[in-house]
Amino acid sequence: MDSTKARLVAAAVALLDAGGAKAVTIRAVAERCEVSHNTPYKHFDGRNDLLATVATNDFESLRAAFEAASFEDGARSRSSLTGALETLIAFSREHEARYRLMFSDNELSATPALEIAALASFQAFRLLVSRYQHQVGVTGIGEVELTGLVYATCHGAIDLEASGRAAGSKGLLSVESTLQNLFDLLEHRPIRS
Amino acid sequence: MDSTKARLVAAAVALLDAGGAKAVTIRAVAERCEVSHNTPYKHFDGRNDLLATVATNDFESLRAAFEAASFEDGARSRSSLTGALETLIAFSREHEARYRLMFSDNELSATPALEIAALASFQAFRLLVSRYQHQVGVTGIGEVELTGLVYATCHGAIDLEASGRAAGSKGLLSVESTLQNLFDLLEHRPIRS
DNA sequence: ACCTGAACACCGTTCAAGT
DNA sequence: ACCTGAACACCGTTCAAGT
Repeated sequence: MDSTKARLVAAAVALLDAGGAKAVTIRAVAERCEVSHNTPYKHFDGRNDLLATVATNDFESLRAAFEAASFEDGARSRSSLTGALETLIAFSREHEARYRLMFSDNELSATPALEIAALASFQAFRLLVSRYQHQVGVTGIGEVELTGLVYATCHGAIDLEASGRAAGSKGLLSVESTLQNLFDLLEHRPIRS
Repeated sequence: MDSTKARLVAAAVALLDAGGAKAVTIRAVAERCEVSHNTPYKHFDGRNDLLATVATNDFESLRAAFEAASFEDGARSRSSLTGALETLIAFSREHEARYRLMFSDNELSATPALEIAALASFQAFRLLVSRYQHQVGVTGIGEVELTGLVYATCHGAIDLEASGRAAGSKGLLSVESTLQNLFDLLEHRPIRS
């Protein structure tokens, strides 16, 4: 273990966290692993494939977090859902470049493994939404529609915050506040002002 | 007119539309304008400044579209708002790279002109939401909160669709459907399933 | 199998020099 | 003012060659 391939992925992750996607050059990854600048090509199809591998791993971790939330006390499905969303929000803030790689990078080649991991994490999320919907009693909207709405709102709020376009001057609220407003709305309760 | 500077911006726009952000190299922009590869540096601080200028222009166009929608019949503020959103959605589909530059590119240096243009377009959007809220009678949520919620949901739905992560296999709906669900929810009407 | 070193065709950016 | 050509320090990627 600690194979060269795994060490290359770890180096890419470290560079992503430290300096963003632009810091992940094949040469920097190789240097960090103390191999020649050509070695990564023996393990990956190229820079894009390396980044896709990072995103795949992160989707698998996300799925695990979502599934762990599903195993929590079924009578508290709202907190299971909001807890899972908080995990995602925290990840987006602490690992911004990796979050963008997962959810916002259309240049990233869609490898089969990435597609599978992304779909699996989405299905785990959908299960959380479904349990929340049934337990809290959100009516008048289908499960698919509700999942899409929560998913889009959460991602949009995260992305706008990350891109700095949700600054105080615009009066935009935190991701948590926006999601809170959505849930209050769904549960037909007065929305906090 | 048709100054070198304006022609450089037009070339960058054409390259963005044709091949995405990665196609916008200083050298390609210069070649398209039939100037040396160094000339752009006499008009812009660098590649980032050129892209920021494109985004600034697009924010100004967006503001104009939002303001035009505000001047429509006040008795039809919901259609004014949804019409403005449709303009934005259409822009995001036809000029994906430019949309990402405006709303999702945190690498883009925030020039003062870009900040001002982005804020102005947001304020025009907020006015549309405000009129919609008062005319339709959305209660229990503040204007700022409602604007943030609509803004985040719209952007999130657009970005997920653009990144290809909202494919049919996930069962996610179109941007229009997601927004429709949100508006139905806001107006306390049964949501279409 | 895995790694190396040289090489190719690009980049963004800088600079001395021209008109 | 505006433009040019050469140059520098990077990239991703390929390839022949080594162990």
